[in-house]
Amino acid sequence: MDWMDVQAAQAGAETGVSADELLEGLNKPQRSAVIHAEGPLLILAGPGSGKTRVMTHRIAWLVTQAGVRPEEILAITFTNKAAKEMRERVDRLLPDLKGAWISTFHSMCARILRRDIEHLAPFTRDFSIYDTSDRNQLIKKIIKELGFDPKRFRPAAVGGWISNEKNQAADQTQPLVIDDGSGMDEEVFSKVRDVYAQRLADQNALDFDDLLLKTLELFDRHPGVRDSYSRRFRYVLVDEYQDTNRVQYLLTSHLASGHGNLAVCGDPDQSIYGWRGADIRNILDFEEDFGKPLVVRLEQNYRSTQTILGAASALIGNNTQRKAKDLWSEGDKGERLVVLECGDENEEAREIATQIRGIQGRGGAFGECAIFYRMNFMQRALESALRLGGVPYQVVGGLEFYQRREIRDLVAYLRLLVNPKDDQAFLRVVNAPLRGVGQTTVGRLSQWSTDRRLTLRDALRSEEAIGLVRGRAKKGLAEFAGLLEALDPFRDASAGDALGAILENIGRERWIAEMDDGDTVVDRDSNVEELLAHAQEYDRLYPESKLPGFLQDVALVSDTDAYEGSEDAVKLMTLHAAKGLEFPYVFIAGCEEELIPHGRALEEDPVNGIEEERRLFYVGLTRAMTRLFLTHAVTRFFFGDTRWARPSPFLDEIPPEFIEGIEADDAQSALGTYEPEDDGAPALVVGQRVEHDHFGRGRIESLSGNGVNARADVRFDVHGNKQLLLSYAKLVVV
DNA sequence: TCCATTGCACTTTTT
DNA sequence: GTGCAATGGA
Repeated sequence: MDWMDVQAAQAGAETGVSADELLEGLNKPQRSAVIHAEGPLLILAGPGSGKTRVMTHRIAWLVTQAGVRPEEILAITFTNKAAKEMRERVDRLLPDLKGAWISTFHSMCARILRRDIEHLAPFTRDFSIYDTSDRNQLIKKIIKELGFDPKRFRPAAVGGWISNEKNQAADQTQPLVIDDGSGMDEEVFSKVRDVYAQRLADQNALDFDDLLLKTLELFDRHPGVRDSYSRRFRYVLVDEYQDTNRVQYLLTSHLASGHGNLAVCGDPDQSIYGWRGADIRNILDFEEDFGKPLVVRLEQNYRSTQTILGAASALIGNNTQRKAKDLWSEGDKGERLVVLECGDENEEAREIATQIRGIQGRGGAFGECAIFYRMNFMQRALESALRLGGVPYQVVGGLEFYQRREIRDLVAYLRLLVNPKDDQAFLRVVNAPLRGVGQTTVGRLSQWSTDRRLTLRDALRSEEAIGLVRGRAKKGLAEFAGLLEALDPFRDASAGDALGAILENIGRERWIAEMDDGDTVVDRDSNVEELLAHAQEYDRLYPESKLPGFLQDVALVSDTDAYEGSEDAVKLMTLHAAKGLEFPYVFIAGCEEELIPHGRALEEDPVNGIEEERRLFYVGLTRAMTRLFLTHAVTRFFFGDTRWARPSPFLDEIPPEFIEGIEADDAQSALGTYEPEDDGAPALVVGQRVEHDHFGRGRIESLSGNGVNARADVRFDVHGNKQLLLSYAKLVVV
């Protein structure tokens, strides 16, 4: 739920866990890692080798057997999901543990900066965290201000460049190489970068990269501060160490300086974040960097069948840049992998739905199945097929809750309340709800404030600036200023109270009503309720942290946290999001050239690209416990048109003895209870009764179009006739 | 003159 | 579904 301490409400630290209990069921190398006392420790852990178990047991061991106080422990993970998982599992071992930090790099840094950033003027503890879209918007504005064309210099591209460059700047071992073809681009980019940095400082805001970089700067420039953390955290653990980048490596070194009690674990074969600056050398060079660590190899796999393991090992064996490793398992041989060839993405999706229903029919649960894909857009076709097939599903990660407009608006109000200099938040809500304040007005205020190196909030307070605006817009600004004033007392309130005040003051109903123009079917109201509930829950858990803490939580938790493993629904996620998870039945959709390996990845880095993609595929394969289904389509609609797709070369790297090929049609007759038509149209027929989330029940009058263009004309009982695009509309057969 | 609404192109992977 | 630029309406 959140980045804070492992915290059980109960007081006291009576722990009844014995040494035997902590070691029970662990194999020899696992034990040696758990009980390792002082000095560096490197755990090389293959997939399914009980890595998290070792980490959590080690934490419990330190506390109960080695006399370490919980607050001396810092465990760093890479994703929120992993942090949450680790926290829950530690909590299960030691329900009364309190004071240890278990968080992601980003949360940890945010938390440190929340305390100590004032050493780095002009930043204050009320700083805002800008996410990628805040960043890109600001960059776009700067590009325009500098007189460049945002079409030629795409803000997202410039932002990516700046991010890369920031992360590399910390890397003394590597010369800065930024190759964009023409030297001119670089000049533009670095100009934008400098203004961007200036603007962030003016707005008291940090982007994701800055969270890490500023912390590093803090440690570099203020050794006293660094030492206070390093003294406090006498035992540092880092999970997924193969995914750390240079900055994270340096942060880790700082934290471990002085005591050297650094335990890292990871698997070079699962390094999939190279594009984000992750440097595999960090784990490969650990032995040199931290001097004579205990090296533990976890090679026994407890997760997958022999067949799945064999297929995955054969695949990854094709990578040249790796340390060879012998994974073995005492598990069953298991069934062979199924490779399914389908006509197009819709057939593929239906096929998967059919298979899942087959699994369910034979006693499996929906919650035991997962579908992975390389790119987010592939989610659509899968979702609609599952919906049509009556298969419950849940999307993990992706652009979910916190990206919704209503949520972003509310969060922006909160941000503005805490940090009045937050121009991005100001821009977001100055005209939400509509107050007649448009581009021109905002443009003028913006110009006025940047000319003076002030913020939009300053402009709003300045008579001179307001004087530039007339009529309705002026009235709107006055209204907005009044609103902000009315909210000001809630600055130090709890998150729930502040949100309540905002909702009341902006006129919740009207605000929500004007967001949609009738036909969009989004339940914004319940999203708002959910955010409120989340805030109240936060207040209950952390009564002392108030708004800044809540905002930090929201900024960093953003998506995958919605994941609830317990629900009986098929899980959909990208291959990246799948890391660290396991499922009895795994489907990987779109096993095609250009997709996996992704064409762009190969372009960017012909040498390492293919190997990283192979690792990504390897991560996907090794999530499966009992069955693995790999699907590919002959044609696929993406980037604007339908294209021919060839099977992924990775499929050929899996030895044939592990594979059972099935043509989609055979599979249907063998397992299917659900009969799709073969022209790509969904399994709907004229005259059928259907149900729609918003319009209720109705009858299909006619069907037209194919694939993503398939439409249905439905006569609804209450709402009358509607033309619905099937790839968007949520139609369920009644 | 300014603002709101409609048609258009776009989509690697994430904190 | 999103964010963007070009077009009418007050």
